[in-house]
Amino acid sequence: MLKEERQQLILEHLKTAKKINLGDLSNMLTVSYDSVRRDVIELEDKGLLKKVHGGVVSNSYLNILSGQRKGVKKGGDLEIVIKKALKFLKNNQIIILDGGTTNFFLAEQIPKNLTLTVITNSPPLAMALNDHENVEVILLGGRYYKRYQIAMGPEVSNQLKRFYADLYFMGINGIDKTKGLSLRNYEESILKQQMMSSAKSTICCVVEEKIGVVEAYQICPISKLNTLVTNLEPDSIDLLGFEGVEKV
Amino acid sequence: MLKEERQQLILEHLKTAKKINLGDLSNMLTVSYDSVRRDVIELEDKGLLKKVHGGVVSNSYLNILSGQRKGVKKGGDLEIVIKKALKFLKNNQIIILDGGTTNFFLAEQIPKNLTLTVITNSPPLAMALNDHENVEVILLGGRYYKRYQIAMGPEVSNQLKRFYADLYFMGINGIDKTKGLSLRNYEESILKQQMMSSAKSTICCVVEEKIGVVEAYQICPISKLNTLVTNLEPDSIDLLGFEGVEKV
DNA sequence: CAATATTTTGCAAAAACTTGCAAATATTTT
DNA sequence: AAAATATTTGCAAGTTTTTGCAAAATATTG
Repeated sequence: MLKEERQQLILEHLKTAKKINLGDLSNMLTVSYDSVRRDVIELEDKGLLKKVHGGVVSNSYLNILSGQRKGVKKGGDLEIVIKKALKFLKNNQIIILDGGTTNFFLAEQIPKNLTLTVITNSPPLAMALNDHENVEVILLGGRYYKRYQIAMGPEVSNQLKRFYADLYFMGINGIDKTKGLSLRNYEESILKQQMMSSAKSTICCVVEEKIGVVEAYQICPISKLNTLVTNLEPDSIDLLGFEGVEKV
Repeated sequence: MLKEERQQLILEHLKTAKKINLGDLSNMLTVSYDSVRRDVIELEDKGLLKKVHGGVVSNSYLNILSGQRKGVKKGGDLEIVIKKALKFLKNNQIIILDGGTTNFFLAEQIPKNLTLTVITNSPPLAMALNDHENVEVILLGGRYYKRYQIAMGPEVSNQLKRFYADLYFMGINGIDKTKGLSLRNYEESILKQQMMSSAKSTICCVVEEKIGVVEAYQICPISKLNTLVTNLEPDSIDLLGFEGVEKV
């Protein structure tokens, strides 16, 4: 195993585990305790992790790089949704991904050989695409809202006005057959309306817990949405009444 | 097997595997270890891969491991620099932080009780400020350059034109008394010149290894810089000849 | 405090790299 | 086509880097 390979593996595990024993690393990588120790020293020198007594922990830079790496639960609702959503991606598309959690995971799961342009107002999402060589990223700038980890404001809107993407993947807090798609934050609801206007087609990906949920600020009625992707079957009883939208 | 054939096979294999042992290549291509090594050297010279001890990796494999970053060592040069730099921060200032490593660590070390506005084109830096409640963050949007993890492009410049911050902390690759401040990337050097124009005062923070280093693209001569912060004493012999700049 | 675990240091062996050279192969010239 | 020339390949010897180990020193735990 190449040293670089080992170090990559260390970082990959640390992105998920946040903290690892040197002994466990030694077993995992099938090299001596000492070799692992040397690797770890080197990685610490590079600012990629922090060495502690008997082990290593993630540092802030790696935390930022790893994003929300608790990840998508195997076989869970979200994984089903993301798998369905990935099917809409085609080579050479231009897509808008806003700052929702689902979109972050979708971005991560973009096949490495897929050529895309991603427009986003989410720094973590942009960074999730660091290793996607074939994905061009356009970052929308504005005032950074730490709570949501997205940029918003008039500058974002101005940039969007000049775009007309193929697809917009809209993140929401809730979707209801009569109250439509909604959110808890006013400015963000306005921004998403603008994102809809800046794309030919709007897709909303939600897990079933969000169905029937209504929050304070409506983004749009169901009929304005082109495609609804959920973990449910399209003919599920819970999706009855969602008219004027393609269900997947 | 022709050399060209072999080299093509190496690249194809690397595309899939990302990393290969030289020994495995030797077996696979049924040529001596030495011939493989020569092939690999040639391919590296062409920039098509990266040679590492005992093997090769694809160029993108080392994105995170490539030694551009340095950790902040306790008592090390960088820590001294950052401590000095922090002294320039005052309540209610508006500062520009570009995407250098030093600025990332500086951002992290901003006291939690300090009220600031930070303008930045660096998503990781914006995210490093997630827990700083008193720091407002303005993210400059544009095309996201994954290699440098910054946004650049005309949109960034347009946004900057409308700003006039108190301070600009400029990240560089090298500083030399006659050749000034320089960088390895052309677009970035232009952007930093624009950032200088968008701030009342420009501060450059560097560790001593960067002193005397000259890279391809000059940002500005020393005299245009307001303040130089290094880990050295201001009257150090290594700082002789740096005229027209405040040394800290 | 003693026992245990971890870290540091120094070292030898193994692996990888570098260099120079001769033989083999490929290309060019006649 | 044969001869001359250039390039490539494989090898051996010497050098450097990496790895694993053991002993000593230090830190942690009960």
